[in-house]
Amino acid sequence: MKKGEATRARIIEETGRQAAIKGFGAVSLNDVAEAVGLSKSGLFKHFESKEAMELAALDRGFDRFVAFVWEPAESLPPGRARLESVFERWLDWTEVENAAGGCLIMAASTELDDQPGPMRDLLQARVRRWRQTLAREMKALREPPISDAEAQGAVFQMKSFILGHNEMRRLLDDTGARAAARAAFDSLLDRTGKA
Amino acid sequence: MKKGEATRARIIEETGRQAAIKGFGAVSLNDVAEAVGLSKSGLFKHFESKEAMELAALDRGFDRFVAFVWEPAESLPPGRARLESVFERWLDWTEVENAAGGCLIMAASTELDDQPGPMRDLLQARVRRWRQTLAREMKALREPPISDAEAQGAVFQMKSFILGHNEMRRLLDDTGARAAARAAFDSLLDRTGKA
DNA sequence: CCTAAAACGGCACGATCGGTCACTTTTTGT
DNA sequence: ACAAAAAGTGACCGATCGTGCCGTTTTAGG
Repeated sequence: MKKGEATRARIIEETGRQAAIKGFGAVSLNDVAEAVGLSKSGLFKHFESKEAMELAALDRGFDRFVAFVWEPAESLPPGRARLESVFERWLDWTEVENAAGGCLIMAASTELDDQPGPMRDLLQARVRRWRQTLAREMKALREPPISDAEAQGAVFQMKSFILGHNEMRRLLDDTGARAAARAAFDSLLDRTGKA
Repeated sequence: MKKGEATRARIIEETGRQAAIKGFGAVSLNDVAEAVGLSKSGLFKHFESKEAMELAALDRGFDRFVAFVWEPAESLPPGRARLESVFERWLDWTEVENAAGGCLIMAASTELDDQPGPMRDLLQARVRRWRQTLAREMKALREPPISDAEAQGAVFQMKSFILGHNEMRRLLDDTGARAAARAAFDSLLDRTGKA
């Protein structure tokens, strides 16, 4: 069972790719099947339903996100440099790495925030976990560590700048988005880092 | 031709309502027609196509947004109080006024940022105009007025906090979103307001 | 009130949707 | 090499999609 896993991976990847562009609701089995060179019914040998396929694609999207944004920072010591690395890679993630359709997670977040179900649950769980990771890093900005409340506030702003950058870049086609986001984040780190 | 205009308005309103929840791509003529008590073909006496209907709904959404968020602030003198009013009403807009499906504009922004066409064009144009309005207000925060660059940076952060609040509230079900957004915005105004 | 126009319903169209079933081909473990 | 299991195909199903056509009802202007 080796060939199967490879095909399954290709399906998942392609599903995520299309969902980032058109949204999960607009991905059709036909389009995915055609893109990976399969028949529609062939997809059902790997997933029992379309939702299971989308679920796998979303989960895989998170894994790819963590690998791209977080792992390079892991070798750095906790502190400002580490957070700056994460932020910079995060900007790259929406702007460069996924130039085609942008960040799958952000697209899914606004698409599914009103539709209960396993997709929203998965999103919620993994986004929360990611925020916790960031909050932990924020606390390490000062010695003694800043309070939980302050750290969460900083994470809120950090994520906000990412969202702002995404809109400014992808919807408004404004190439100044990156500079604006970076300036705002640097200012945030300055304020948070000093007593 | 009075009855027609009323029906048309109801169609537009309902289309926007559903699009805020399910996304524009997932609104079907059947659902809209049923919700307003019409037949599917009856819709075509008011719009030549589904896209024309969605276009009208999006445009109307912007009008409603301006009326709700901006107009109450218009009576206030330019400056900090005015901006705080706008921000507070903006939070209400996503959290209270459109409790069902959230802000139509934000939903459409992430849904359509990768799909060229009249919908995206309309979005781009009106969002840009709104940002200009905000930038003008930001400049009035200090005397002499702050630079264009600084004002646009402040607008970027303001909009970012709105986006952050939206995710924290609607996806993560975190009722602390409002407090986090308000704190971040107040801090922004403090920094921007003083020389 | 009367008539023209506007508003609307019924019906059917081709296309596409997610999904099933029976069947054939390919891969895998021994 | 061989058999079992996995991978993949094609035809087809009922439902729904956006849309055009034609007849009927309702509304509005003189």
